[in-house]
Amino acid sequence: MSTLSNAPYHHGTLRQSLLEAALIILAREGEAGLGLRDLARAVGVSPAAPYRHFDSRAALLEALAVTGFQRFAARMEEVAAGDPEDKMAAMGKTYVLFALENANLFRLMFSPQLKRENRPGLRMAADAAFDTMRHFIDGDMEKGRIQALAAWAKVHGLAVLLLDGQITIRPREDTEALIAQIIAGL
Amino acid sequence: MSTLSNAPYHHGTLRQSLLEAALIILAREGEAGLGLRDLARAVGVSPAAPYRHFDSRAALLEALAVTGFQRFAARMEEVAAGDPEDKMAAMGKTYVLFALENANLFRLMFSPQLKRENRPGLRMAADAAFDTMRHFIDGDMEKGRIQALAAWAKVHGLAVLLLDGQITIRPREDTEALIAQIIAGL
DNA sequence: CGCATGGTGTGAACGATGTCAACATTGTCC
DNA sequence: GGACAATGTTGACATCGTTCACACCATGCG
Repeated sequence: MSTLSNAPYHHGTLRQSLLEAALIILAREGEAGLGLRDLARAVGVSPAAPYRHFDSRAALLEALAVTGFQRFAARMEEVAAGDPEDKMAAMGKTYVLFALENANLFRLMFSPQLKRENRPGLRMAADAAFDTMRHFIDGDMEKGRIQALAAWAKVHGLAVLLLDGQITIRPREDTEALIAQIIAGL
Repeated sequence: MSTLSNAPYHHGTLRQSLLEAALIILAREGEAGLGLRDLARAVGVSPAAPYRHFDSRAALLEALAVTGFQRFAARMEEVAAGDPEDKMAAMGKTYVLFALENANLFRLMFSPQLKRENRPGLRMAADAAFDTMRHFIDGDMEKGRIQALAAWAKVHGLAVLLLDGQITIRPREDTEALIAQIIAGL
């Protein structure tokens, strides 16, 4: 918008604007399509400007993944706080739907590239998100850690397989229905 | 090895050598660390030489992923042909162990970057690998497609979570034992 | 045998990218 | 008002994937 010549020298809210624009580009183009130069141009700023707010491209990606985990945790807590019939199934469904609705962001959250960098912020955000899940799971169902891990694995695997198109939905077969059926056994 | 000056102008088995070296680099450095120039140098050839055998870097990665799926399918068929106590559990365990032993290759097989390119060879290799699984599953256990998908999701999710270090093993708690316990319910 | 042909490797170059250093501009605080 | 730090710009560098013109060499055809 501020492509006009009357654009001020200082952007004012660059960091926030960068994150917002990056989330949009990420959702549309995927992580590989998110270049620092394109991002800078999208916000109307010079190619090197982002470096005042992010040490590197990886740091920018980390910030995105962190907000992803925060949004994820918020959704999960929302469900955990509510009172659905089968809370366990509701959480699983939310887990999978979040992955499908925020496909590229979800992939970024679990990106091996980022993991390899061992960024503490990402690890903390992920742990925080999963801790709320773990807390609820440990409290509600006392079948022990193994069952909890098994449920997590099932839900996460379903999310990933759907995301990658490995599991294809037959026409007229609702995605939510399939999820519900698979999640059924806790 | 052929860094000596007596290296012939033509390599002779470049394509095969490239794939072998690429698999080694991939296992050690991950997909991001697999550069065409490094790869060419590792094989003792000029940076542009690989392009005589692979249209692009993506094509090279596709070839790697395809061999990954082939190895995976071979391992699975081996188990399916054998006669273990609980064949279903044995296959699940093999699935997860393959992922852990070939971490970076496994990640490449399910890489969203490659999926985005819609390479037919990759899709065919993946379908072939999963078809053998599906065939066995459909035959052995008649609980229907939903149960089969649920089992697949659970095993795949466990593999991915272990791979990403989201599930951490307590000391002295054997990885295989944990896998066996989680797989237990089909 | 000689020689054209096509497959294979080389070398130099292009465009794009992440990143950095030097400089310009601005807001803030004594 | 003037120093100072924060923020944005400009230009450059190294590296990467990729391409193109050329060098080499095996093969088969006359």
